[in-house]
Amino acid sequence: MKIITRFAPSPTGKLHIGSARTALFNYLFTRHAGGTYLLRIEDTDKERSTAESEKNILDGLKWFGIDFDNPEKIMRQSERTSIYKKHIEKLIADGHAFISKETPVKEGGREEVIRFKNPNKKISFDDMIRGTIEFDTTELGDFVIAKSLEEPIFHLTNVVDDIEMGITHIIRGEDHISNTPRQILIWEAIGAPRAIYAHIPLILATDRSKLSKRHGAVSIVEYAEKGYLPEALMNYLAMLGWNPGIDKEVFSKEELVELFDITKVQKGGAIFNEEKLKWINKEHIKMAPRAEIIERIKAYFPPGKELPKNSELFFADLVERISIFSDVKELVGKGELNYFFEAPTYDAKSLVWKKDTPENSKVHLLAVLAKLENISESASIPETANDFSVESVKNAIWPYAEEKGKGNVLWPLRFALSGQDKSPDPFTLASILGKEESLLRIKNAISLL
RNA sequence: GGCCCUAUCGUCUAAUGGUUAGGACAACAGGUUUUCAAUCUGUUAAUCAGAGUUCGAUUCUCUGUAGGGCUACCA
Repeated sequence: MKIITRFAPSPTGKLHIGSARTALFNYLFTRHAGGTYLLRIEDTDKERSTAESEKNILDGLKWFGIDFDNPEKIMRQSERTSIYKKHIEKLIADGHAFISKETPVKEGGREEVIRFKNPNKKISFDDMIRGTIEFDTTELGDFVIAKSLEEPIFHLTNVVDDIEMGITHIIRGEDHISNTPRQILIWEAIGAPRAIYAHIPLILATDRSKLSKRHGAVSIVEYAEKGYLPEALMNYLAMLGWNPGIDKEVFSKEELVELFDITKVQKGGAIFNEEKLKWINKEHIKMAPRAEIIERIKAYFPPGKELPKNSELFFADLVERISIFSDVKELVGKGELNYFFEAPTYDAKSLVWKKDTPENSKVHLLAVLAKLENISESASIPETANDFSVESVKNAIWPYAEEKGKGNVLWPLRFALSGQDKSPDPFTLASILGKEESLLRIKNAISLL
């Protein structure tokens, strides 16, 4: 049997992280099985649907890395009114629905609506994740399926389209479980073979309530803006409620498609944990091509920053310090890495290592200065533009540092170069800054002592 | 309130009618040539409760408890 699935968002807001995961599970299930994946926009509610939301959802899906098999002909329910009308008329003719006289309870309520004639029976269906679920539909009453012939509502349009599109598997959020029996009733009244359902658990906030705006970032674009890699977010969202049963946790999109199994999806809701997302993002940063990562880092640089001399080494160090790309902004802006862009200022006291004296520190810096001056810019490795490499700087200083006490020598040097309590090691620092700038900073430090 | 769904370390989860209940994130401790970062190693930490079935239940059944969803002329 050819598998056909769909993702059917309603354009009433930005692409929510939970919707994105529903889209993802559908995607993984369908691509794994070699089926057809369709996109449908459920915009029957004219009051709440906006073109802006639809664009946000489409852009979000694209960024996320989910593609559909009907990109040129996305189905929009607002364009299918006549089709729904035909079905409603047929349901009425067959005695499955009727025009009902109403007493409006709220403002704007209708004098008459179209209700489904409930057969009041027991419905059961086999959910791919939860097993058999049973309902008695009696309590549903004769529910409304359309406000008028031209204004169908969700339950009707959803079922009609799923039937017309030949949907074989419906994968959606757990919040739709209660909607399922009444949709099955409509499905049976129209007289089509029923689809197979899978209701995936919800994503929860830290307090176990449904994740919503008041809990912070909930839309996909916010994660894009924060500088998450789409494949990392996909990896995390896939693992939230599902896992392949092996210890590995970091996967590419292709691996997820290969391994995905809807029947192994968790039944209970899962709390969204951004710490773990960050960790996964870092893992994906490690796997990605370095040049690509550097391009993304540069995009988060404040304008007008002049890179230090050995920028390659600088980026290598920076990559290790970030989990998400917006971290760059904090580190580079006016943050703790600012000394790479302008000479630091500091007082003499900070230059001295714990129990050492200013006098000694001055002696050490003088000695280090002499040794670094001796490193020829055109020494050893000819193909390296900057011979002031981590290795040569380290080799020049190391014996002296061992002799005089590592802290005594290395702390003043590191502080002279960075002006910070925390920084990369002094060899790396010197190499990144280059010979000229390094010597300048050391001389300045000496003058303070 | 009614109906429905769910329940393993703080979090995401693995496992089986019989295991020292495993892994990851986080936390903590230590190593890693001064500090930070990164990295490595280790430690702490869980089967919601009570009955029942069984030689044996985290696993199966029931009850309770807790959480979530639905209960629209929204989707």
